[in-house]
Amino acid sequence: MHLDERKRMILEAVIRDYVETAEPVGSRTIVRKHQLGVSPATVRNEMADLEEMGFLEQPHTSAGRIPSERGFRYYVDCMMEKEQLTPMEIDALQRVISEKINDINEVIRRTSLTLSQLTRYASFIVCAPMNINEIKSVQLVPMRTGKAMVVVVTSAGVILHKRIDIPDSIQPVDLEGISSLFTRNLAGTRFSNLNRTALESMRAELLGKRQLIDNALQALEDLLGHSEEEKVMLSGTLNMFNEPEFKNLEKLRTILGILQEESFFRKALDDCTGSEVKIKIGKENQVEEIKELSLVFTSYEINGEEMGKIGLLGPVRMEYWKAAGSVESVREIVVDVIRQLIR
Amino acid sequence: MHLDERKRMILEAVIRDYVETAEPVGSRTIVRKHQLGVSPATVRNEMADLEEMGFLEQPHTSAGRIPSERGFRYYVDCMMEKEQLTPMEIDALQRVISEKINDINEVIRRTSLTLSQLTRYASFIVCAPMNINEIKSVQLVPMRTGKAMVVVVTSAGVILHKRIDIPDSIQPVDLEGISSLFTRNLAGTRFSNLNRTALESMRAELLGKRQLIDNALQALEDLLGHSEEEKVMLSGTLNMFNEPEFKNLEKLRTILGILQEESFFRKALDDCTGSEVKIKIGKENQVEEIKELSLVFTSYEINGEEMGKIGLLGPVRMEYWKAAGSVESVREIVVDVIRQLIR
DNA sequence: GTTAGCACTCTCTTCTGTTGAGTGCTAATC
DNA sequence: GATTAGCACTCAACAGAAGAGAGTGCTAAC
Repeated sequence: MHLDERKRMILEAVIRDYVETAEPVGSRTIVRKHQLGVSPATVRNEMADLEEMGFLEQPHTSAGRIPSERGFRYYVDCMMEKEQLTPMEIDALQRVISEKINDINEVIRRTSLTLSQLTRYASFIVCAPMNINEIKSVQLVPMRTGKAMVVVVTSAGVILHKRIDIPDSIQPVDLEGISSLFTRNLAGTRFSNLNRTALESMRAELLGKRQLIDNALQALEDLLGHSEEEKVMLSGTLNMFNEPEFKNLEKLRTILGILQEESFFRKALDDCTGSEVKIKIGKENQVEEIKELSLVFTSYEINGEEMGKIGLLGPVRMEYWKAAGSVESVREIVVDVIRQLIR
Repeated sequence: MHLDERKRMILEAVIRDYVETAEPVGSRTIVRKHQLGVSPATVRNEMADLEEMGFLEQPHTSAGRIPSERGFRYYVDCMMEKEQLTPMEIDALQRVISEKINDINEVIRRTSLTLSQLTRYASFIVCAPMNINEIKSVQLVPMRTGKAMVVVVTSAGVILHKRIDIPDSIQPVDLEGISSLFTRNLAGTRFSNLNRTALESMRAELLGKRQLIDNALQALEDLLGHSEEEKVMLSGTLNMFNEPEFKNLEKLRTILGILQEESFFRKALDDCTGSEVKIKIGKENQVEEIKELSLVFTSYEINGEEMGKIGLLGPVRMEYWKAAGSVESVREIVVDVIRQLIR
């Protein structure tokens, strides 16, 4: 559907004003704030047209208009220009995120935090670093009698650990040899390439220590399973309190509740990959509880491997131009920092 | 101040009813619900006395009475009996918390979670495990060129790590020797006994690798500093949404905000140690933002070493009897599980 | 010391009228 | 034919008034 220039200007005016004030926008206001060179009556006629087309709606007869979700969709698809961060902002972010970094989890945490502070929306990063994560070392550390800790250090700096039982026959000294065997065999392997067979192949070398090896291999396998999980970092949920659409406690509670659920982001972001910024507006979302929210997100990859998603969650009445630009800019920064970290 | 038996019964009746309903309690209601064998008029007279003593207050002339903070204080100090968890509940909790445990952080997380589910208040655990935490091993793991990871495994299963630079002159193979040197020298040392001098004493043995050692020692020192920080686990903040006293968005926001601040629990729990359960009611709290909340908490120690605090945060209108009992019971469980873990 | 009775107080809810922003329609104008 | 002034109309929001209801304090009787 094509809109003529004046209708586009009016749609944009309604959207900008409504996003800013959260109040229905009247014809007078539009004429006053944006110099259109026509009278309120003309604007009213145009608005009636836009309403008929489904881009605007009226809360009640004597109120102004607000953009419908379809109106936002049209704006986002056909009119919006993303507002990227300024080079100065990008520079500052880059510095904050990469300073004294120890591991990828810190990158994730700081990024999510700064993104939410920057935009004043709730921000999230989903990250499954194991796709690119190589094993750097495997250590069996003796703990109290009968117990050891399997410690796996990975290239992204993430450290996985799991306690195992060790049989009485094994001396703490033996663990050192076994550790270097593990490290020698597994160093350089990606988690995504690690599988049961690779682990089994080590068994032959350690015939006399069957029980220990079984336990250690089991631990590694568990860690492997665990490592495929996506890690989610969520920040700035308190920003929701600012939005007038969430002044209803019940709604807010439901939303904050669903955000804490493990599976939420998997469900909400489902199939969307690719490098563009995706926007899901209101009822376009599959997850029931966020049908009054919008998602602005993109996926990010390192060396061609899909790593996860990064995005923002806000009301339908959202500054999509700013949100989309910020998400895109921050994606570039994160990818850069992570590449530096693991290169 | 001493209260006669009937005044005590009436005070208790008002507290129980008010905690349950969140509404001012009238004389009729009390007579109806608790068989006192006297008429509403008598109860009114007694309530007027209790109000004069400062234990009850009236929101307005024609409303019932609600307990004042002083009334709660008197009840808590002189009348309350803690409701401990049942042996069955304790058993179930113990199982949930200790199942397949890898490290003390998991204990903390699960405990906080179950405590909040159990009581329907927000729960927290502050934990500074390093007081009891011995070093089990120190490893320098080669990462990408020029970088290594210092990995410290501790007896509580917590793993600390920090990235350091390594000079070109050092080969990855060298790191193994240095690792075992570190482990040999430091294994069995408590973090609280670890200090600069202990670290310096290793320097002599590694004359040729000065830069590396400097970096590694620096990292250890940083980890040492970091490890003294208290870790806070907070759960069940969503429970606050249920309480009618927090139906005001602004208040709720302020509270959730302050709870996220790093320093909050240090300030709020300040000087209170000792094994009893402490209760801070409303304005007894020093921290401005929680002067409408109550804290029920206790400190816990392992092998005579103060470890941290465990407690609940709720409205002044709180089931102190249940809260205090739960906190006490859960403290026993946590101490037990942690002892098992590090013994 | 206890209680019935009663006037009184104060919040909460409901109802009603008023205000004001904004609309849609019509007829005049460019 | 598009634009606009003018005007009647609509509806949410607000304020004030009236009524209901819960609960009190006081007084006098038991």
